[in-house]
Formats: sequence, structure tokens, C-alpha cells
Amino acid sequence: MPPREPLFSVVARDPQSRARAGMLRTAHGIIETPALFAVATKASIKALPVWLWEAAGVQAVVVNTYHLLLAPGADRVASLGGVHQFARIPTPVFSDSGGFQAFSLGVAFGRSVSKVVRSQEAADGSRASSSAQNGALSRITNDGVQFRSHRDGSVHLLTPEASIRVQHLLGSDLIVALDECTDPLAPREYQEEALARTHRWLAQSIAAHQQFAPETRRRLGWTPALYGVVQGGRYEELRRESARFVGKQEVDAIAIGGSFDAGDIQSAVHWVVEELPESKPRHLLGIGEPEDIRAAVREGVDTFDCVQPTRLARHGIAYGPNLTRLNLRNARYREDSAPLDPTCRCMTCRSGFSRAYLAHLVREREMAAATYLTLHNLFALNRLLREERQRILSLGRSNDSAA
RNA sequence: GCGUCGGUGGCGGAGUGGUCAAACGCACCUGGCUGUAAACCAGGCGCCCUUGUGGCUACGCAGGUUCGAAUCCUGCCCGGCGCA
Repeated sequence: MPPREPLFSVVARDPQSRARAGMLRTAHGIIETPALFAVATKASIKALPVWLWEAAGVQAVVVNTYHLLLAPGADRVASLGGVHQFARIPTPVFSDSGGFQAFSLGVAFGRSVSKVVRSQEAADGSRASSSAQNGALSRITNDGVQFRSHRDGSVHLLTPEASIRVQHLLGSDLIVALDECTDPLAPREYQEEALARTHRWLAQSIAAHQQFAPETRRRLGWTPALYGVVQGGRYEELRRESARFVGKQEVDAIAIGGSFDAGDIQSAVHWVVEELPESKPRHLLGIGEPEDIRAAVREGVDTFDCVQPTRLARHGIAYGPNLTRLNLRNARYREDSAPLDPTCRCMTCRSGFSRAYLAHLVREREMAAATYLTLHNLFALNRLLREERQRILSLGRSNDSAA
């Protein structure tokens, strides 16, 4: 099913680093990389109508297999024409496998554990994971992930095959093999065990993908590109091993997932990229702190996705100058007549809204606050990626200028 | 004027003899958020003190009863309602 055009081509490389600028081609358009995929878990960017996606600089979005499976259901989306038609999405769509929900609804459930931890916490192990998962809604088995729906308690088993089948039904352009996102505080032995499972699941995912491809091609006229996921936690050995393994598989692209040590994401990415083939696009799952994005781009990552810009917006935080965080709930913004960022060209900033006004909307819980800030935050982060791309294009001479 | 009910922290509102610096909301202050269980969650919120099973001042005002009062009694001030 290779289309005439390659999925991905590198347009320019930064001679000083591993950074590269590229083009990711899908049936719904070309993504200019490095790029950020906006998160649209339930086929909607929260607080941002699709009419404003372009204004926010959105090139592509990420929807979620688990969430769409629960509602409105993969079959329904398929029968209504696929996710692009159903949600009137004009951009390419990347769907996540549901692997992350195994983590957030499983070991992370009810604990304040994120996939990125500070080494301090990891070291003291104060919240060390125990097998006692009080009330967790998901459980990893060797066959897949068993979920108890957080909406109605119904039980669902998401196997690698099921995840791929759902993603084909959704009609995503870019799909991801089911993987296990581990608890960053889990011991190494567990990381190894989980890694073996993720690799086994990848083989099953590839088989399923190849099995469903002909039917999907008939139905949609094209087939999605498959991402295999590199895991391995914070261990260099495991990360490299995983990257070598995934890089050799019959996948179209590579995603780097799992748990990280805050401030050390860059080295984890570094190890992985060293082992990966040059030709395939690389996606860093769930990472979106501006500093982390900048660092990962230098390490050769092409695409990102993160809830950070949209969630922070709904929580009243806007990116200020140089992508610093402005917590608009803080008293000091109540009389601040400055725009969020004087150098920003987004609609929110160009409309002339002051921090004081936006802070007022946030305090009053006006829904427009979420919209204005979401637009701004996405724009600001997309601008970072756009500038990175420009920098690479201007520094790097287009070597394999296949495009 | 008589009767009656009531006056609690910025606001609303519990409490009606000790375990009350006073539930719970709201407001306010601050922190967190990295493949979205998240327009969410957590902490603080009389004054002093670094701390605490710490000190001080507090439940309209002034007295009183009691080992002990936001809670009981008396008077006063203020408000709602009813009757004149």
C-alpha cells in the first residue's frame, strides 16, 4: 500500500544538531515538520471550534481510540463516514491507540503520578507504585488492556488487534500500535516485562494492520500509516533495545512513548534516535513543554502532541513572552493592560484583549476565556515549531530534496 | 408602643453550655497540570509566632450566672414580621 509519494521526506537538516525539517504526507494534507498535533481526544479540540483551528495554526490533531470507542463508538463513526467526515475535520488526523489510558486509568489512577516525574520523586520512591490499585479502571493483561468504562462501568478489552481495527474504522491518517505506557516509578524489572509485552503487541498490531488495509482502502480510498511505539522507561539500555527493535519492524513511522524523567527527556530521545532509521518520521508522544519540544527537535523529533497548551488554557494559564506561563488567576493581572504577549500575532492578541480583561473572564468562568486562551496557546506553541522549522530550513541545505 | 423572631468570620449560612478560631458554600490568595477520568485538582484564608497537643483576641454592645458561654439570664442598640 505504499502511495506514490513517500509518507515522509526530509527537506533540510540542521548541520549543528539532529534537527530536520520535513513533509509528512497524508490523504488529508501535508504536515510541515517539525509540527505539533493539537489534542482533540473526542474529535474536538476542547473550547476551540473547528473554524478557528486554522487561526490557531493547527496542522493536525490527535483523537483517542479509547474515548471514541466508548462514545460515540467506532462503528458509528465509520458508518457516518469516518472521523474527518463525522467531525468535519479539515486536517490530517492522528489517533492514539488507547495505550495511554491503560496508564492514566490504571497505575496512575487516583494518584498524582504523571508520565513525567522529577528524579527526586523517583529516587525517594515516596509514592512508589504498589500493586494495590485502589479503584483503578484499567488493567494490563498479556492480551491487552482491560478497561472498566469511566462513564458507565462497562468492561472493554482493548487488544492490539482491536485498537488497530478501531483506528481503521475511525479513518485516521496516522495510527498507533497499542503499547504500554509504564509508571515512571515502576522498577526496572517491570519496565523490561512491559517492554517485551509492547514489542509482542507491535507484531500483532502490524499483522492486524496488514489484514485490515485492503478493506480500509476500499472503504476510504487510502490506508493509514502505522506508528510503532518505542518504550523502555528511563533506562538507556531498554530504550536503545526498543528503538532497534521497533525500527526494524514493518512500520511506517516511529513514536516514542512512555515515562520520562523531567529534565532528562532529551537524553532519552537522544538514545532512541541514535538507533532509529533516518527515513521514518518520529513522533514524541505527549510531550509539549516548550523547553522539551525545543530540545527534542534538536534531537531529531519531527512531531509532537500534548494537552498542555489546551488544558492550561482552560485552567487560566496563557503563554506569555518567550512561552513563559502567565497564571491569569493571579492578582497581579487584574489591572494589567498589556496583551498576553506583545509579539504574538494570534487573533486573541490582535484583538487587543488585555491580560486584565482575560483575567476577568477566567475569574468569572466565562467560556470565551477558554476559547481565547486555547487559540492563543496553540498559536504560541505552533509558532515555536514554525520558527524551529524556519531555522532548520535556513541553516540546512536541502540535501535529499526529494520533495 | 406591645408582641414576636432574629443579630455568627468579606458575603451567605451551620452551631444553641465544654471536643469552636467556629461545619458547609461563595469570594479571596497560592500551587499543580507533559499520548485529557482535567473549563480540573490541591493547599491557605482572625491576629501573633519559625515551630506547636503554642499565645492572643473573637460570635451586635454592656453586665451577670457557671469550673467553663457563640450557646443560659438582665439591660441596651439594631433589623424582620404581626398587632395597635
